[in-house]
Amino acid sequence: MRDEEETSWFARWEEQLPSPEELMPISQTLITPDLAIAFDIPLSPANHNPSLLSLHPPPVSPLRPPPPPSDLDSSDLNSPSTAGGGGPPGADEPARTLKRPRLVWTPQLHKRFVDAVAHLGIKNAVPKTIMQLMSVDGLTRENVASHLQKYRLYLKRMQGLGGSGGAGGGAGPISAADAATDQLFASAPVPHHFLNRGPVAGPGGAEPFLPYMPVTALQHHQQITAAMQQQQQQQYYHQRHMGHFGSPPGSGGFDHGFLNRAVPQSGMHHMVGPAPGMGLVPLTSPRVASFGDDSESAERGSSGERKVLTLFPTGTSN
DNA sequence: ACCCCAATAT
DNA sequence: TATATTGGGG
Repeated sequence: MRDEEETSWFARWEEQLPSPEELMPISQTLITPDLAIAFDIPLSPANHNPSLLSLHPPPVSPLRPPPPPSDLDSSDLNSPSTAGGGGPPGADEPARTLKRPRLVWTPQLHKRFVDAVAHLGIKNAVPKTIMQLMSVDGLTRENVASHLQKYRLYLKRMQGLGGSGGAGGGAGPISAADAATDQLFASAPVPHHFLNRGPVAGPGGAEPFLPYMPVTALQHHQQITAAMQQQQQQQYYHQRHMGHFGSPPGSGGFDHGFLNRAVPQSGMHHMVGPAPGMGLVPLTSPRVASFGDDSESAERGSSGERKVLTLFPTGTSN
């Protein structure tokens, strides 16, 4: 019985995968001409897809991306935290304690996140790995960890419910409370049996695909610089505490052991190499227009310029 | 070192 | 509100 269901979402899932062709241009059009200029990023005109760029970017706002070290303004801000040299082996570049803008999890970015988690399997879906798989330039482990934490809560919440969370896209208004609370999460399909305690230890197989493309090594470096401190490093995992079933005290604690990463699935699938990086662009005022959202921040304070990093909407509302 | 989660801060 | 940061524990 369950198989049918699984096959269902399964098929759907695969269908939704963007083809390499789809992904390719997107990764290139993440940077608008204006931004490219602002950051001195070489951008071939032939490459960008006008349709995706239809929305116009803020006219060269004085965006102050995190760390281009050799950039204007370098007077204030100087708290070399690790002064004195507590620095670990070989790396104590100066003040990179700058605060980067808050990351905005757009549906597209979230989708990527979910895909990564789904593909990894609950087992390996830990912040670092997810981050690596996502290959989003500028994304930090903390970003992912924070999001992951919230995502897990969301999943848990859904378990206790009928879970019609299919984000029916207008069909079934799921609990207003939930919907309102988790717009973002609802915007992407909840992958597999996250909601189900099924290890689904598919013998032999397990998960199919993986959307992000291989090939095409790096094309242009010098992305938006958001990350600088991110490096490629990896490959070693540890067995974490498994079988930790914590049932909430005093409140019908059911043992939904679903996300309890413990699924004894042996072996991992092939990991694809670095995907084409998605770009993060600093956004200063308008929100991503293209999604049903009307929330505003009403930031009329006195000194609240909210600078955020956001993934460019690729237009494909999935 | 990394992970997790709850609480709290912005 | 959404995300970031912190703190306690493994």
